[in-house]
Amino acid sequence: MPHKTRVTPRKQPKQDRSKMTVDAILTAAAHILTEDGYDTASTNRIAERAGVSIGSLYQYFPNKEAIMTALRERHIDEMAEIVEAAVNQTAQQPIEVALHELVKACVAAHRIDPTLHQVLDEQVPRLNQSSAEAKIILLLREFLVQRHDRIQVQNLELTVFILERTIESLVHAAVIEHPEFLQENQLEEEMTRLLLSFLIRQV
Amino acid sequence: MPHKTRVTPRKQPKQDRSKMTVDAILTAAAHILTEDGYDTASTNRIAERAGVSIGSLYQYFPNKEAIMTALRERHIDEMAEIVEAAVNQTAQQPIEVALHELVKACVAAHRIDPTLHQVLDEQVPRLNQSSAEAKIILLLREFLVQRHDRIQVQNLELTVFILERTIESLVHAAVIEHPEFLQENQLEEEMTRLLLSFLIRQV
DNA sequence: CTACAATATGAGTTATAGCTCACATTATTC
DNA sequence: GAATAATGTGAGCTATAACTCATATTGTAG
Repeated sequence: MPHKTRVTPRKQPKQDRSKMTVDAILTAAAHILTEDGYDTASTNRIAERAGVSIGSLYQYFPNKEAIMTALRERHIDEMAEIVEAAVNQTAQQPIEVALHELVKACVAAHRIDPTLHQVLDEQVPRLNQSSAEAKIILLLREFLVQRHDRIQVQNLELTVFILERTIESLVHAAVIEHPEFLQENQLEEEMTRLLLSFLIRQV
Repeated sequence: MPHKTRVTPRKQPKQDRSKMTVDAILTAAAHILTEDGYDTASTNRIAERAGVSIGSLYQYFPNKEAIMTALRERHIDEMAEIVEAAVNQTAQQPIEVALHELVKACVAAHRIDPTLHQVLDEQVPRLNQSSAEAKIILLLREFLVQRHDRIQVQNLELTVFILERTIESLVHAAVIEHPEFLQENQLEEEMTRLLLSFLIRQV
């Protein structure tokens, strides 16, 4: 459902010191969320932990929701970088190899900060769309398009949707709730098998 | 992360009128969440919408979180009933048919109240484990065990995990964000194909 | 019909949390 | 070095929201 609260910055940091202030605020927010959960993450506490004044915080973030949105984007951007690197590195490889590397990259991405990831998912309200997630969708579409000769795709958007949702949800749940499935690459192997048997052209 | 706030009822309703009070409170909460989102769902507003006093609300729910937990359980229980009916009705059918019916049942379950489902997922803090979700896991394990002669399973728990996460996340995302994929049973067909090719023994 | 149990009530308390804004400090430009 | 722009400050305001508790009402059992 569309949400109207402004989350774009009140003003953009121009000097190094203000860029560092913004970064300190987001890092402080991440630490508090990770250590004590969303309930304790008041804006006063975030500012104090960042070592800045509450007024500084509100210079760059119009409201608390804007802080959480910026933190979520930063976190997903970091994850997308790992996925993008994997997709680029395996661009010339056959899909069997590339898909396995893709899955492993997603596991690595989720392991950047699994506790923060869990709190962002389970406790922090999600009130607007993420542009960082859209980037991952584009990566996966490119991944499939590069291999259109090997795979059967009738509806590209539907296939991208299935690929992204399946990988994200399995990796997410495994890293956060069932790390035992990740021992000896069990889940990575099964996921690769699941998706290969779905994607590769049946003859 | 373990959470300590009590969410079990302060006391159990015994008479019909108190059971109706509890039901009215949960229904009022669902309506407010669906119409205006979690931010506006104050306990005073929920009580008013339910037509009861704030003191009545706190007789049965120790805190706001307990209301949200009870509502989530009620919602997932309703969904689990549809899935259970489908699993039972197709118990004697081959996996090709049963899996397709299972996927369709999950779509139907998500269509009970998709807006409430979305708000519960995206806005309402999730601070404790759901016993209703565990019920669905048991259903899916039974679904697989009944067909062990047709499918290849090395690690039953891992396969149940993959089945549940894959179905839940794809159906959830489709019903809430991409209903276009559900036209002409596109997604149901693709999901059935994805999971069949993964489950059925390769020879 | 009375006593007791179950249930209901809502004004008021408590406890912050989100955010503002008038003023101070620092960096940059000329 | 002064003027301007950028940045930083924190006491205090505002606005609820979560929850309590002393009292009232209703249902049930004997």
